[in-house]
Amino acid sequence: MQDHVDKLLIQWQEHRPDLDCSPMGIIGRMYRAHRIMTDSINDVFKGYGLSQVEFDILASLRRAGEPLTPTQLYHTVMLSSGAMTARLDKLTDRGLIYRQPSDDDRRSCKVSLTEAGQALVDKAVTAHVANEHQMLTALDKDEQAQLAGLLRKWLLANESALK
Amino acid sequence: MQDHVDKLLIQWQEHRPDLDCSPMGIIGRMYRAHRIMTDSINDVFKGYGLSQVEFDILASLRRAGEPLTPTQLYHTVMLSSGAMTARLDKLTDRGLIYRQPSDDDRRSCKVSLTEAGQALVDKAVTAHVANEHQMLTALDKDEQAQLAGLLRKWLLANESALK
DNA sequence: TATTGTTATACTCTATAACTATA
DNA sequence: TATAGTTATAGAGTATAACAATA
Repeated sequence: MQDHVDKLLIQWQEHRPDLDCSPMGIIGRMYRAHRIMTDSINDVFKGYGLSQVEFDILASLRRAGEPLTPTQLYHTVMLSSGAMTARLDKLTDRGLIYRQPSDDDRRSCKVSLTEAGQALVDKAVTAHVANEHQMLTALDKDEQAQLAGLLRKWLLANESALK
Repeated sequence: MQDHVDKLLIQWQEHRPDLDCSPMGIIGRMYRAHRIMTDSINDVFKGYGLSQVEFDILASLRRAGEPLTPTQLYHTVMLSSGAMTARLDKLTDRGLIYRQPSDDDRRSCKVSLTEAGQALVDKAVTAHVANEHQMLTALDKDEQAQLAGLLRKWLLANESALK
């Protein structure tokens, strides 16, 4: 059996035999897998009326367990400050979050989940994790641990590129 | 040492201990790795004046070794037909591709690389593959083979979701 | 009737930079 | 002077659906 990347590698081998395309065996497959996972994950989020970014914002607040400033949020979610303001405005309009002035710095504010926001993200993350479990059934527990370990090793070496 | 996902898992464990978030150890890390790789890969493409999608179109033509129809192209690159027309128009304006009427079907056309287009994609893909090699140096050959194998197994089970 | 490729439309999302009010 | 957050602007990119020509 060939997956999509196998076919791609054969084509490159035929037309550019000088290239060692072996990294595509990993990186091409990561792209492919990411695309498939994204489609499935976004379907789940859509069921709760959320986009990926909106879920990330609500989930950041939920797992932090405390209010966060817009600056903290746009750093963790990797958006511009302007984009974060727009997202927060929309989530506020929907009654999922609210802003409070900061005690110590009057330029700043704290963003919190409303009750409705917490209830929504709690349901969404439960469904999300269930979907993630479902997505990994093709690999047994050992394989899953191996895969997590390899990705973790790669990230420890490369994650500084993001910061 | 903890990577970003380790910290995330600890936070979820603290605030939602009822959830088994172990799949995030894989899927969260795939997202994180994809993000880092995308930044690096796009930098390389940008050096040749190409976006990800534009590279994908030119590379599809190059490795096919023969002209392709717009329909074939938007299927492989996963765009809408309208988006593909817009992309092809831009690449034509830049002298990288050209359309020819199809011999057998007068509704259709064949898209080919110009000499300049082939020269550009040949340089871009060489640099791209070199960059990919560089990105994987954190893993030794055995680990790379393991990782490719696990992703391949996952894709063989899940790739049908895309088609 | 169905399909190919193009066009026209409208939408979503974003980064950038200017702006304010504080620090 | 620098920072926090907002606003205003403009741009990139897309999907959708209507369309014309052909199958």
